[in-house]
Amino acid sequence: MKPKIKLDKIDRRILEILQANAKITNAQLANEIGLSPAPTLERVKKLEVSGIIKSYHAMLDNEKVGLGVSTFVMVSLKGHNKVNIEAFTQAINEIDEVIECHHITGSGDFILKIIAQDIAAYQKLMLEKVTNIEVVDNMQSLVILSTFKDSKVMPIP
Amino acid sequence: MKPKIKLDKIDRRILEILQANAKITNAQLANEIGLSPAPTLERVKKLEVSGIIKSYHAMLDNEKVGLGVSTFVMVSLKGHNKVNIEAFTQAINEIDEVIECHHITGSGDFILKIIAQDIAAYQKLMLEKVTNIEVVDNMQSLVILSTFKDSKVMPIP
DNA sequence: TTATACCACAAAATATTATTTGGTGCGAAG
DNA sequence: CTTCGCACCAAATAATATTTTGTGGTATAA
Repeated sequence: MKPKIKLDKIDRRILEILQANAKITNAQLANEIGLSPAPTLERVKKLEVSGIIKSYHAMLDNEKVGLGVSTFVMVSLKGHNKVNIEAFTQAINEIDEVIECHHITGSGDFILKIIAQDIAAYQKLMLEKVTNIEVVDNMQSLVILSTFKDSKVMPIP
Repeated sequence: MKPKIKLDKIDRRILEILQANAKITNAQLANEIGLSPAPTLERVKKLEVSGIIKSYHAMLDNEKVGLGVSTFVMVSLKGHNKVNIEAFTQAINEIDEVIECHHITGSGDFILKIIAQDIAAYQKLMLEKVTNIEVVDNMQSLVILSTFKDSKVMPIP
């Protein structure tokens, strides 16, 4: 039962704009896409209700809020079984500093993205919370030195 | 010349809320933090002007817009020198499907996040655009099978 | 072809929300 | 002790979202 959502060119344009700038007013948005405010708003609401637009978020400057260290961590579990995976994801969910957790193909099982104040805080976090999750076999940290691209706009086909 | 921005408990609460839900009205936000609308708005504006809040973005449901495949790609360059890095990042910047590009420590030099419609489109993208960037030595793709956590809320210290 | 139901849209009225204004109290510096 | 400046509140105003109403175009079925 897929509702078969079809997006026309205008919808895609709306999505593009709102991904880049969610704070645009409806009037401005209407102007950019060449419609009047009423149908523009209708379209946006439709996109929200259908779940195509999931949510809206403020993005912060990590440095300025005192979060200077970001890392990716490759994690291998002791076994690939369902029980271990559930134990791991549950443990991960309780750690605020882990902002992403993806199950991936390849030699590692999971990749995490972790945010911390500095290297010291990162080390402490890893030692105290992450490393000693029971089902973890081994881990490899990749510290981000600099970020060249971090786009919030998906390439809508 | 660092303006030394200090955040009190209320500011941090505001940031937390706006990261989770940027569409909250100022009145609601004021209510949640226990202030009246006027000073609440003042604080938000201050956070925006100071650059602590960088931007606001709509987040889409990738599946529903027809983007079923997400991957991480580990990339090694032929040399670590500045020229190669610039050549690489510039090439990457032109590819919309590459939504993140980070320079990292460790054996690989870069980690990318790439979004595509499906495996076929992903393969095509890699073959035609990514693989033949001159300075790339080798790459390893990690396909995301499922995502267990993808938080937009940073743990503000 | 013609009738009919349905969208998508624009314009204007209304409701909601943001923003400004003026005034008060409190803490820090002189 | 006084004064300055800041953070705050309440209320007025301005901007914006949202609803309502009516129209034209288009696909569908007789």
